[in-house]
Amino acid sequence: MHNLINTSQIRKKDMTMSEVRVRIAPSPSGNLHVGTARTALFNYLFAKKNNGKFILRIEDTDAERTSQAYIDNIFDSLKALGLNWDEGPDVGGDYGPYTQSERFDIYPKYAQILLEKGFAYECFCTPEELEAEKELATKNKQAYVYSKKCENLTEEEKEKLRKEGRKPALRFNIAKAQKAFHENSILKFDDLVKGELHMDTDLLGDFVIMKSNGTPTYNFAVVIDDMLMKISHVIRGEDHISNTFKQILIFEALGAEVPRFGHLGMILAPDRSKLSKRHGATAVSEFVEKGYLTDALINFVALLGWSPSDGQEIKTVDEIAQDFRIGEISSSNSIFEYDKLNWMNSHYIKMLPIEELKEKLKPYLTQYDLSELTDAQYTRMVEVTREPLTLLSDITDAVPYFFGEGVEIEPEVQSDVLDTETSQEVLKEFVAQAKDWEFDEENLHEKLEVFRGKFKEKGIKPKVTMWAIRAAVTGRTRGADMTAILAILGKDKVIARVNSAIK
RNA sequence: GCUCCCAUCGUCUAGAGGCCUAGGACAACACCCUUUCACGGUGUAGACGGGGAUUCGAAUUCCCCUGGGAGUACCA
Repeated sequence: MHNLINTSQIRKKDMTMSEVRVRIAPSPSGNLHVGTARTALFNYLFAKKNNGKFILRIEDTDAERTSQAYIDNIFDSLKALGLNWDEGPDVGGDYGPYTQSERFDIYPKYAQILLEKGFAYECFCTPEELEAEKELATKNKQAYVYSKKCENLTEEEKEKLRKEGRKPALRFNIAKAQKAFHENSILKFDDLVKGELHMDTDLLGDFVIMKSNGTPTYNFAVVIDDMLMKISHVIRGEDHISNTFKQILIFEALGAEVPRFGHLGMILAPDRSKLSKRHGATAVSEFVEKGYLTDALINFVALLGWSPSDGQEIKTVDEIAQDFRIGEISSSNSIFEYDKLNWMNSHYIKMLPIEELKEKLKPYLTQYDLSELTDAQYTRMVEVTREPLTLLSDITDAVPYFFGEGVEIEPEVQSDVLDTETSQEVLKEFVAQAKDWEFDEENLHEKLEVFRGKFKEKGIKPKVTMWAIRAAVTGRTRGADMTAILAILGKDKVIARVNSAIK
């Protein structure tokens, strides 16, 4: 009996302890980057798959580079992508605040603990001294590691330095922590995506955890926050691998449970360099402005490293979550190629419910007077022009002929199509007949079929016949379905345009 | 320089010793459909970076080389 109760209690305890809590911790020194979006996505997927919590934390310890506009952009982008967080600066949670600058008072406490335990020491080195050390190392072609010259400063020495007005920074004592918890200088951990990773901690160098101005450095703040927020799994880019070793040591020095880590390969530009502004858009919001759908973007980015078990690549985030296993993520870098993103975007545009598409297209139609069209006409216009769109913004150049009385004729269209004798003949005949037609699509379709059939008997290809009409009405040789165009424009406009094309 | 990570078609990837004469998707090309463009359909071309080792057998394991990426801040 007692045993039973005990087991169930242990189970319960295990379950609460192993609750999955992951986080995305962007630093608001720029708009939300697609790379960050992908990291956020994988965290989100992992949380969803494991019934865990997805947490948003803003890492703004560097006040210089932080701005509210960036914070807003991060919030908006994440939301637009459908990556909603369970805890965060705006929604709160049990482990807040979720903005590091609002947590400044809690870091010194833990720094003090480390200091008292001997895992940290004050460092009075000036930037110049440090610079000199580095230069020397480079000159001797050696890896730079801090000299630890402040490690064993006596109280008198420190006092003297303090009187000189020098404010100490706090450094973490790597070797001491490593020795305290590990057999030798090699630190290992089992990475969720890469497997066992190891590092000789002698090469790490005692890093600063508290700056002389009293604020924490990234590596320290992250650990404290992850610890306090009970983060169970840290999934982030592989550019953090070396930080991970430092952070594990801090967790251990603090006597905290070390979370599991998983490092993702990076997203590279087609030239294999880091994805940056010179390659085009990098922020999610920029992609949106360019006319990409967030559903397409997130789906595309999910495929960078992850692949579906059923081969079906078009999937919603929730569908991906079902199929998601972090160990199956590719551990190599991947290149961000627009080809597939573009294909995916056009696919999503085709799939989008018409009402939604009509709304999403409006920002790209501001140069036209939409009041010229009834809602039914606008709907139809969108229906017949959506097919070839790669970007939402492509709509701008796809529809000018639906607006205004006359139409701008492209020069080549004038000379190659309208100026030909056949075209003129077709147009004259068209006006003669069309003035008696009903301009609804069904009827137009039949009439046009008969119309080009007549010309075909005279040896004029249907294609040529239709081109003449298309050219006169739209000024182009390519575009949406002719019957739809004619129906939307209506008899008066069509006849007027054709008449003005007749010489 | 030092350290770490990675390595299958142009790109994203499947592949966890024999199912692989390496599969799929995007892009490319060809053909078909068609009143244009497009969509769609069908098909073609296209890869295990190199060298050793283990094994009856390696894309899959190990080692070396090469290549690419990342880190090396009182930035995050």
